[in-house]
Amino acid sequence: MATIKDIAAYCDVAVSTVSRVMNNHPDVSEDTRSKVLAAARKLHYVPNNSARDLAASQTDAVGLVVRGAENPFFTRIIRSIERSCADAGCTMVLHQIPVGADEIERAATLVQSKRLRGLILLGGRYDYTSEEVSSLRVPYVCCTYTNHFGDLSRESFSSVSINDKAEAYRATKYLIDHGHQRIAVLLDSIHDRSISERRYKGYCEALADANIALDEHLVFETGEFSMEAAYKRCSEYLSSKQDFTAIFAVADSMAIAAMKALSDAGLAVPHDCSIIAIDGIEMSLYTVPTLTTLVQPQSTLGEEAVRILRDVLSGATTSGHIRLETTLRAGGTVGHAH
Amino acid sequence: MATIKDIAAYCDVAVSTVSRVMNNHPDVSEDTRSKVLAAARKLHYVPNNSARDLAASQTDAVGLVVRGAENPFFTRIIRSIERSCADAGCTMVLHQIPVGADEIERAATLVQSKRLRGLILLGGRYDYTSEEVSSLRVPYVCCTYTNHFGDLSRESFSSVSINDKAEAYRATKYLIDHGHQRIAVLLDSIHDRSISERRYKGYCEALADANIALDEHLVFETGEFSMEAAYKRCSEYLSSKQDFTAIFAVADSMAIAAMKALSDAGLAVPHDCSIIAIDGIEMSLYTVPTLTTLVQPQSTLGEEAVRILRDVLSGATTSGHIRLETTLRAGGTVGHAH
DNA sequence: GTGAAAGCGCTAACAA
DNA sequence: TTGTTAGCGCTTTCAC
Repeated sequence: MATIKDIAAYCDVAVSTVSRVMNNHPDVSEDTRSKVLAAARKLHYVPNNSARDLAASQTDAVGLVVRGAENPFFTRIIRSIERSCADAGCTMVLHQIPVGADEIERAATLVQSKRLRGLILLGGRYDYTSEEVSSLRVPYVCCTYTNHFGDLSRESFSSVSINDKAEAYRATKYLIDHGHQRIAVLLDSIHDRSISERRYKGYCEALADANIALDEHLVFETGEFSMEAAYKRCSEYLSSKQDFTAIFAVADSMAIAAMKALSDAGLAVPHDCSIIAIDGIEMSLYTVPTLTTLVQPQSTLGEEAVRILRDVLSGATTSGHIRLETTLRAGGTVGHAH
Repeated sequence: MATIKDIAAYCDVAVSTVSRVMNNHPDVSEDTRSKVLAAARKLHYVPNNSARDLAASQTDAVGLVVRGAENPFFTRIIRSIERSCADAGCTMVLHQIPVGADEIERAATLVQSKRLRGLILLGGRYDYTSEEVSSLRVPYVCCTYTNHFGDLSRESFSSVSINDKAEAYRATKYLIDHGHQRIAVLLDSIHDRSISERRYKGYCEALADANIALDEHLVFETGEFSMEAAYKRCSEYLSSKQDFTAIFAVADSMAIAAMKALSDAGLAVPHDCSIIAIDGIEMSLYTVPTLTTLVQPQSTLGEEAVRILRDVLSGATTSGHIRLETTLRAGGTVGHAH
């Protein structure tokens, strides 16, 4: 395996010169530059990342910490982040952590051991405190969420997200506009200090604005973000009664599980029950009927996260916040109440 | 940032002693060991991977090259590989490549620049030649496939897979046993030198063994491995006629797309058409009716791939091949022909 | 514009 | 059982 030393010897120059050429430093004569480049190609030189990182005391790597990678909504985002990183020439280190783990703690360790330059967090909490994130010591971007319940200053972190409350409001309103009054909401927990809590807020406000009283019995908390839990929760409720005409699910995956529960209970969508969700995962195009949902710009979410992180790392900015919008895709799961 | 030097100074021992402790080397007295460990914790020591890799002149990283990461079947496998790597204390470098790209070429470059110790390949071709893989220069494991159409010797590579032909035979036979004679097959291409070609073979043999003539019109080639293509292909066919009573899809995702196409054409599953597939992705539990499929042990596939790679890297073996079996999950998509 | 040399933090002989 | 020391391959001052 050829090293810069080999090339230096081969070209009869100093290793520092080779290093300069490899890093596109300005002051190298055109002559030596091309000579070195030719030798590098000839000797099949490939830089050793470890050595480079050690000397520069930082890597070219950014970390992607994903909590709850089982969520199908993340697949496309992860793919787009990986692709954007590759295009930008930096290594992406994927680290998946269990739903119960503390992503900040894990991320901090990862940053140190892998000498990461920056982080992208997927599926994190909405309530970071400035104290806890101080352990990170590198720039980070919250992807698909922001610091709604925390105390971070806008300048101290970055985020790419949608307006959870507003979008949930929109979804609920869509059902109300279709004549629904008894609308159930399917979510993880109304006190999760995270996505469910925010979207629940939007649901509540939409009901309030339409003068519909909130009925706690129609708040289906699953306790975790899985299809299995969503299916179970719906089934339990349906086995006793069905006194709602529509469901707003905070995620496509949950909606799909709910549709299955409805079907198993002998109910037809949308005839007996309408359903709407937020996400727009690929699979939601293939449910029968097609799921009506607010589609998040998944690829863009990932691309923007990488873009912001790079801008911050290059010193162009100190932080960045982007709020994207969803697109309503009217499928066949919402009908008029009767 | 604390280094072993800091710890050495703090404990008044040599750096090599600290290094020994950190690497669990045997001959260190219990006294010094605990003293060093305590200091490490106290000073928040985290080893610097770059330095470690450089000194050891190899990294702790293995690469995972995924071709066609959009395939939902891969999600759980990727997750399990990542988890197994983390548990084993090695870094996993994920690299996704487009369906059209050459995974061996990409992998070879990745190995050199990142100094990878080994590779796991997901979604690769079945026809590697010994010449092309020689560029890899590190041990690799083919995950979910093997070298059926290539010329590799068993000792020169590793694999974790199912018996594609046999499982396809089993799926087709299951339909035949339910009285079906006009059975369509949904796949990428019968000449893809890969998964589709192997499974097609199993389909053909099952038909032959049952004395059912192969009807080329019932071979639905999509040309690519996507839900969209599968949906389109089925829809096209159905718009002209429906002269089959069952479909064998080579993948769950394709089957789900086919079910949508059937539904859109006004056909009921399984009444008008039965359907069976191979994979067992989570989503297939939530289709209506539940998809009947041969479930692959996805987590095990990933775990075994990592285990084999580690065995090879540690020198315990030179290669390993594991063939796993699927489990039939009878859902509601297969009925008796009438 | 180029070279010499001092590390980056760690591992692994080799001594003691 | 422990310490000393020489690198691993590269970047980066600082001279020239």
